[in-house]
Amino acid sequence: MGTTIKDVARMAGCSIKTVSRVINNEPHVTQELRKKVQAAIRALGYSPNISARRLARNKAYMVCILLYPGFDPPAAGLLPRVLDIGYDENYDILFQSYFPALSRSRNKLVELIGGRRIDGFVSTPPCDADGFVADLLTTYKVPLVQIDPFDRSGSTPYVAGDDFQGARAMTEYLIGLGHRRIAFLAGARNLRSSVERLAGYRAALAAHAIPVEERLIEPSEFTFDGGYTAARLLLARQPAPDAIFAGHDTAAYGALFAAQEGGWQVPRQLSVCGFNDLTLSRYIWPGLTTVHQPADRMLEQAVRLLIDLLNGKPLEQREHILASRLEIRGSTAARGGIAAG
Amino acid sequence: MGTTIKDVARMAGCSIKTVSRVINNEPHVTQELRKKVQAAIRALGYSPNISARRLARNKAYMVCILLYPGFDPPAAGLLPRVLDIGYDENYDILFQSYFPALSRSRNKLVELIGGRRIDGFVSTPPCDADGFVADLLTTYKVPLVQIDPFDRSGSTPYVAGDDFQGARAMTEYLIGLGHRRIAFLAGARNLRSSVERLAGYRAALAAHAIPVEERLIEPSEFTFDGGYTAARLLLARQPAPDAIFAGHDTAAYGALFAAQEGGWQVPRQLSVCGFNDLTLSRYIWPGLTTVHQPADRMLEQAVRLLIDLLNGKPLEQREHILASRLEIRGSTAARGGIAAG
DNA sequence: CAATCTATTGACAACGTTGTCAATAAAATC
DNA sequence: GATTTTATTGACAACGTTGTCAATAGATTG
Repeated sequence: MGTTIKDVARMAGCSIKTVSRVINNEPHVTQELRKKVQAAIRALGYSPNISARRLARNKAYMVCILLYPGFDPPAAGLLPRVLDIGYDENYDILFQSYFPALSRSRNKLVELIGGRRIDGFVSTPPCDADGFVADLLTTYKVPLVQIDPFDRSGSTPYVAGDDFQGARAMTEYLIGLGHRRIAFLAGARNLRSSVERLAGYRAALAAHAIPVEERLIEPSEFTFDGGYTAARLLLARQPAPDAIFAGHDTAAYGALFAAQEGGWQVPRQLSVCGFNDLTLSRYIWPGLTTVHQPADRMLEQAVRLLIDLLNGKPLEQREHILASRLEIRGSTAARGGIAAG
Repeated sequence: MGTTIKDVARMAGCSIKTVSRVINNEPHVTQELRKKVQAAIRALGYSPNISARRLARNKAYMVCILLYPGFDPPAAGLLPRVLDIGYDENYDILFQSYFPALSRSRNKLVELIGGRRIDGFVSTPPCDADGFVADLLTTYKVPLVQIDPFDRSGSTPYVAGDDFQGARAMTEYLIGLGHRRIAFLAGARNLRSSVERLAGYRAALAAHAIPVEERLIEPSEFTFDGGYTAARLLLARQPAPDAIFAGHDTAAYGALFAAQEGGWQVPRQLSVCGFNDLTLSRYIWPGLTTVHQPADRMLEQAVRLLIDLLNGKPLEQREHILASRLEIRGSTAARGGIAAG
């Protein structure tokens, strides 16, 4: 440890520049000398000092992923894959909490950019609901890739899921099961995905000429408690809904809990479904029917896109929409069992 | 952007060294000059280049947390708190997948150390089941804090939960409910916590003079599938157990699923409980009775310990054992309802 | 065989900080 | 008032890489 390029040069009997060439696979070194240098590197257990390289190259080789402070724990299951990409591409990946409109968050961001500590950013929703990050990074000319941005105008590349189609497909699936009184748990209005999902729900009902009953659309946060509270409210009213479609799995967990606690048989008396297909959704009983959203692949692709950009590869397309698909499990069933209720 | 200490010095009309003194809150600068420099810093939006500082100080200000590749997604809920510590102490926190005995993992580790890229490490189980990391870091004199290490000898500081007492208390709670045929889902033998929990289970039975029935101890992995398979096996045998104590919540989810799928009424006919209190355990229905293990605080404390060490603070004690407590929810109940089965 | 071109190699500056130490100015002591 | 001490300031080297460019050796051409 503490061995530098000088030690290697001394041992191999050449200049430091030649060693540098070998390290970076540059041409203009004879096979013979190259071998000798490589042997010296191995013998000394040398690896280049990253800080020095970063300074000399004026590049941090570091990418930052902005996360909303209370971000969904299960969503972190995607970490390992992202880390692997970083490993392969020789970038370090830094996670950072970011809460919009918090001066602490903003200062940190400015510090990271100004200190040339980060080459590029990935923002996850709803971190940049107000567009501050996108604006700041644009003026500083620091690359950014957004995940599911609220505002899709502008020129920032982004990755998103197909929320509208997913919600529409799920609603049609429920209609196909015979359900007519389908409640919808909508999320925050500053979440693009939330807005899109609600639109998909409405579109499906409209396509089947089922009038939208506004009382069945319950504004709730995409959290367990939000789903729980909203479901209790909905189930207490007469007539009760046939099905509850939560805009997010976490809210669906809350709804499921409330239903089972209230003695409802799921899915015999009530169908429940969600959106996102979090890891957990397969584990609870009955398994949650949901729209599978490839969250891991979204983050993965965002990081890959960013790194390609940093490596000088030109951007081929600005929008990257990943398809979603229905994941049918045990929490939904055909209407009819309901006669018993 | 691109502004350096030189620009600030020029604007403030002083040397770069003086600016450096102001940045680092060093003495020997008059109030007057200090103000002038600070004004220049603000005016230029300057923040010091981190790579240069790291090189000059020969310190990376970077800490690495080694994670087992398939680590439990919910466990990542602790991320935000850890990130905040890093922020406050001005260290970057880097996550790295580490799979023992994989040359790729080992090489990366050597690279991180040799390149002086990381000042210190935190290892989470079962990354270092074979002790390779601890040995390597010891020879390189790179600080390490372990979480729940398998081998507690040696001199490496570590943080762990009180697995033995936790499992013992849970078992005694079940005994208190009247259960006698208590099955235990044991985990991998290279996990310290797994071994300790089994020992706690045995100790509780022994204390109440209940003979340990080896057929009730089912070796299973601490995963959903492991718990599912083991529970199906146990429930198919005659006589069936009164209760299933899974050594980990994830396995408990599997057991719960298997039981409910098989038509068992939980907790009327069968009590199920787990260990760890993952975020999910509150969300499933019935809520999972479990041993609360402060996983977030464990990681938090490990990181804090490491940073203190790196800041030159002497280590006060090598062992940090955090207490656990029972978290009673709906998945366990007194025996007696069982008469119906 | 001289002249040109090409491939290899290394000396040295640069990157933007911090650390060392000497120079100066101001204050305190005799 | 001369001398010592103390506080302030800056010139310059160092950290370990990479980039520029000139020097050399070898191959190719006329």
